[in-house]
Amino acid sequence: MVRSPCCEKMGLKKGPWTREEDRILINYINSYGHDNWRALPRLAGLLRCGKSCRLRWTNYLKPDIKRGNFSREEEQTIIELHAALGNRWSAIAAQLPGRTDNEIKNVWHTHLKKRVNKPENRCAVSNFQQITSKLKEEDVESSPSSSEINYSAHVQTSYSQLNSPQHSYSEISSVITTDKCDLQVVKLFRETEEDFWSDIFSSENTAGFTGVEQGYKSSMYDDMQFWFSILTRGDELSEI
DNA sequence: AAGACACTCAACCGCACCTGG
DNA sequence: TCCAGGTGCGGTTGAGTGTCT
Repeated sequence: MVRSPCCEKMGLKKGPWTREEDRILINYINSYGHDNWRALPRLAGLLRCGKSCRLRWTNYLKPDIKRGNFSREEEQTIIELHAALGNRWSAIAAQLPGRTDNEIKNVWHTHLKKRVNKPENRCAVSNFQQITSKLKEEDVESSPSSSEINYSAHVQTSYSQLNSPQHSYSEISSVITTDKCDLQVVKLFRETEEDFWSDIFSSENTAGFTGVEQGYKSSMYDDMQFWFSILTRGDELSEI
């Protein structure tokens, strides 16, 4: 059996909604609700199919929809929930009041997926549950291992590079981020992140930077904080 | 200035699930 | 239990806009 289309295609409008159509839809739903999406456009006097009306309402016109850019916290929640739930956008949207599944899906495909797929970050995300479970098993108070000592050398190098603005952002970034997946590095992040990185990125230490380099510095510091919070929240995620 | 290319996001499509008769 | 209609969900598209060369 062939399912009949959700609406009669002939004569129905497609494409972007006009202000007038929005106004009609809002007025109708405010007055009568939306018990039957299929019948709604006919009753409201709209040349749209019910599906189109529902989508327009749920993704754009509903009064509790939150517009504007996603906050760091929202992006972080999406990444964590996506790691746990996969492409279940509606389930993810349920955890973000005022955000729609469509909007979250768009943000994922346009921003977050790229960020997660950066080599260093992909590694961090794919391994962070494994890493945090290892952290539970190991004694964080143990004496410095050879990799920690190596990492300290990286830190020294990055510190000096940050004080030498002639080095490119990519050079600095690679030094700081390439070992982020290493278990010992995660430990050190946990122990030193806030004060240490705040110090490294302080205006004193980057006073010689150009405007562009200041921009890089700012976004890099944001990323550092962001991924640190992802890594340190692995325990919470593993309980989802 | 203009054409090419990349990015964003609203909207559409089709499938799967739910529900009532 | 089956079937048809209604709805929700996730994948995809394409117009509009921004950026680069």
